[in-house]
Amino acid sequence: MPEKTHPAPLRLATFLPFRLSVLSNAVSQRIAELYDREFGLSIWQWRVMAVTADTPGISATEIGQRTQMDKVAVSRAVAGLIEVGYLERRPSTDDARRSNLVLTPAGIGIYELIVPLALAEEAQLVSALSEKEQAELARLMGKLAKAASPERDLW
Amino acid sequence: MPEKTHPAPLRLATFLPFRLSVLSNAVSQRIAELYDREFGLSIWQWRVMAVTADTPGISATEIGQRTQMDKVAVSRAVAGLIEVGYLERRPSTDDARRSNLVLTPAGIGIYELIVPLALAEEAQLVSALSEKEQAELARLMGKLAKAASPERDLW
DNA sequence: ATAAGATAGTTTCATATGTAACTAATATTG
DNA sequence: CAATATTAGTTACATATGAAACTATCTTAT
Repeated sequence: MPEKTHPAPLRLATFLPFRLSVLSNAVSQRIAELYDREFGLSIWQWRVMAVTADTPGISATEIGQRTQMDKVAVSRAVAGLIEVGYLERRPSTDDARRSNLVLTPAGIGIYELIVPLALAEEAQLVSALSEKEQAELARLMGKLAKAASPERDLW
Repeated sequence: MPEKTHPAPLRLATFLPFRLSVLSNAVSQRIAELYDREFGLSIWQWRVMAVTADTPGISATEIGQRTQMDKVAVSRAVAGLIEVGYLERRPSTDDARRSNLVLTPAGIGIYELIVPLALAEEAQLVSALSEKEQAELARLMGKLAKAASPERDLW
């Protein structure tokens, strides 16, 4: 009499999508708390500030591409940042539908306060890994990203 | 005259919390779509099923610990699964507050359909990596998890 | 030049999610 | 053996989020 066949086991704790999700949430939560507690910013607002600092005059659509946020999320984050005076909307001369977004001086000030804190958080996080391991992790994540989303580049 | 000092640069695309979040979302979305499209299950419901299959008679609180879901999310997922007949609540004899949760035969059937599909998704995802790389990734993620959340074990 | 389509961005609406308040039961303390 | 604190789980409420509809502008094709 043949053995009863067992289905392949699935333990959540070793299932990559689960592990990734839990790890990402733990990391995001730590860092989101920092932005919110110290500066009243959501993680989305922070992302918008980061790419706008990097590329002044960027459009909302471009922000969406660079941050992987959808256009509604970008719209809301931008509105919030303008509300608190960290971002300014300049009408584009050549296309009246888009605007060129720039940080205000206040926005730049906040941005420059946040950057070292964010980098310090990251540094503390990866301090458990050697330089070599950090590079390896980045490389493996890149491969995974390509496998998970071959259509568009994730970053 | 001293040079103007530049703040440390922060490029979102190389910032680990951002990369982790984007990667995790891409992976989760693929797999959530599978559960939902084929079986009408949310990712939370799937997680509850997975740990309940693994540990029949588990309590809601334990499910929360094992899945990193908060108790409200567990409560809702459990309610939904009972609603569709995949899960059954058995009152605990020794503590009237808790119930022992078990998959119904229908729930087990669905679970056994999903497992190979989920594992196949995972396999496809990690197929871009060698065995060695997969093990290394798991190891590095483990270290990171400990650094991100030293208080409690993430998995 | 004009109609049909595409694009940038916002608003609306329905659903998901988290926090806090709540109920019921158990555990602890004096 | 009360009185109080803790725990398991649910409910209510307020906010976040995403999909689809919408407005305004620009592009393309005739």
